[in-house]
Amino acid sequence: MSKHFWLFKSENSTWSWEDQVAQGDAGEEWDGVRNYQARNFMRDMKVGDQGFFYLSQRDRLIVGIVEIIAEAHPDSTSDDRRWECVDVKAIRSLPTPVSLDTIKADPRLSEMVLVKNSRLSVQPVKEDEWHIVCEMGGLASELKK
DNA sequence: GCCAACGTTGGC
DNA sequence: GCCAACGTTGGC
Repeated sequence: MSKHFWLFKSENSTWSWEDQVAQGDAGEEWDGVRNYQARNFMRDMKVGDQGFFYLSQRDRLIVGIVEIIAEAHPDSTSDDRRWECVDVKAIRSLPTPVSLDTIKADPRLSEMVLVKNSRLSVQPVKEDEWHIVCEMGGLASELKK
C-alpha cells in the first residue's frame, strides 16, 4: 500500500502555517470542512500520507508539508455527525514557497485540482505532481529519500 | 471589491 | 427528483 498525497487549503488569517507548526508533533484537527467531496477525500487518507499546506486568498502559496497522524473521525467543531476530519502535523516548510502562478505556468501541472477546481479545499495530488512541486519548493534532495 | 464557479437548500 | 434561489469560496 503506497503513500498518497494531498493538498490542504487554509486562509492565513484563520489558520496559518505558523499556527500549524506551533502544534508540533501533537498536530491538530483539520476541522471546519463542510463539503462532501473534501470530506470524502479525508476519509481516504491514511496515517503517513502527506499533504501540501496551501494558503488561499491573498497569498496563493504552498508553504509547507504536513503528515496525516490520525484518520477520519468526527469533527469536534460540529454537532452534525456527517462532518469528519483528519489530524495533521507540520513536517517541514518549503525552502521556497511555490506560488499558484508558478504552478499554473508549468504545463506538467495543468491537471492539478488546484488549477482545475480552485474551490475545493481538500484535494488529492498525483505522485508526479507532488515531486514536481517539491522540487520547485527546493526539496529536490528530499526526493531520493 | 467584484464576480464566476460551484455547492447547498428547499419549494414544488 | 428537479431546479431556482441563495450562499460561499477564492482568483483576479
